[in-house]
Amino acid sequence: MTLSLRQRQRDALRQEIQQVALRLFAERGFDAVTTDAIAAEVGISASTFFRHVPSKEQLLIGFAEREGARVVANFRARPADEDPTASLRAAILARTSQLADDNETLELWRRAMASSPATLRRATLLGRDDAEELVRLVAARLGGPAASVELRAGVLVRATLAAAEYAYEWRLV
Amino acid sequence: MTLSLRQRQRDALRQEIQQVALRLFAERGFDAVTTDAIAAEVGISASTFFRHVPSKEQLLIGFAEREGARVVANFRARPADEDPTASLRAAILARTSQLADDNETLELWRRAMASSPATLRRATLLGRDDAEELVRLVAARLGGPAASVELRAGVLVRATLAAAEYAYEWRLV
DNA sequence: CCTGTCTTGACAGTGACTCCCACATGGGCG
DNA sequence: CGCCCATGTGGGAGTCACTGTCAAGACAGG
Repeated sequence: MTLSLRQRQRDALRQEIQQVALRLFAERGFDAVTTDAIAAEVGISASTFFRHVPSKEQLLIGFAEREGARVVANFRARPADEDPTASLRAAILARTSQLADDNETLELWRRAMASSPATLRRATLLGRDDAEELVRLVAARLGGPAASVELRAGVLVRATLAAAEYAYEWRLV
Repeated sequence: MTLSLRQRQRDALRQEIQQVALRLFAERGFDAVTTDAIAAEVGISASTFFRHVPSKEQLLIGFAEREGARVVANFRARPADEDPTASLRAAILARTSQLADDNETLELWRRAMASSPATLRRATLLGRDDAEELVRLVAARLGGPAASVELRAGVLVRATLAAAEYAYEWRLV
C-alpha cells in the first residue's frame, strides 16, 4: 500500500527544503541564512515554507534527530535477554557505523552545526518522542522493583545519551 | 572594597527584573508574558530591559543556572582524596537541601517552568561556563591515563548531570 | 560648576513566526 | 470528460524578540 500522490509530494518538498537548508547553513553559516533565503532557493513562498517546516532550528537538529532515531530501532533489534545497559551501548555504537554511509550530507551537517549559535550546539541525539520511546523499551527490559522501573530506565537512558553526545562533540569540532 | 554605586544599582535593577519576570511567568505562563510587559511592570522602557537582560529565556533558566552553580562550589568543598564520582553525587545532592531555603521564589520558578514550551523545559542544571569549570575540577581529581582525563571527566559530568536533571523533572511536573 | 562618562527612552529596523484571505490545482465522482 | 471540493499556494498584515542608533538626562570627578 503506497502513499497518496499528495503525501509523496509533501514528503519530497519537505526533504528538498531540508537538503537546501543544510547546504546553505554549511555555506553561509546558520545565522546568516534567513528563512526567506531558503524559501527563495527552493522556489517557494515564505508562507509555504512554514507550512512544511516547524522552525528554522528544526532544519538543523531534525537531521540529527532522524539519524538518532536509529538508536531506538537498533535497541529493539537487540536480544531481549541481553543486559539493557549493554544493549543501549551497542545500539548507540551501531548508529555511528550506520552513519558512515551518506557522508556528503553528514559533512554538510557538521559544518552547519559548527556555525550554529552555542545555545543550539547542544546536540540532541534523540527527539523528545524517540527518547521517551527508548525509555519505555528499556523499562520493559529492566528488572528490579517495579515501582522505580520507569525512573531507573529514564536515568539510565538520559545519562547514556548525555555521555554519547559529549563524545560526539569531542569529534565534532 | 565595595562595588561602585552605579554597579550596585545595575545589580539591583537586574535582580528586580528577574523577580518580576518570574512572578509574571508563574501567573500568566511564559509565552503569554511579553518582554514589553515585564519592562512595563518594572517601570522601565523596552530598550533598558534588553540592556540589562540578555534574553527572555535567560530570565527563566538563569535562576536554575545560578542555583546550579552551587554544585560547582560544593564539589570544590569535597575532600580531594574522595572518589570524584562520589564527590559529584554529594555536590548535587547538597544543592537540593540548600535549595529548600528560599521556597517562595523556588515555587514561582517551578510554576514558570511548568508553563514554558517543551523546547525550554530541558532543564539545564548548569550554565555553559559552570559545566566546563566542573569538568576541569573533576579532571584534576581523576586518575588514569592522562591523555583521556578530560574526555572521561566530561563524560562523567555530563552523564551525572543528565541523570540528576531527569530526576528533577520527575519531581517537577 | 562643568565636563566627560554612563544610562535612559524613543525610534527604526530585522527576522522568525502566525493568521487570514483570495486564488489556483488536481483528484475523485457523476 | 467536466464539475466540485479538499488541499495547497502566494501575498500581506501583524506580533514578538531582539539590535542598533541617537539625542537628552543624570551623575561622578576635577
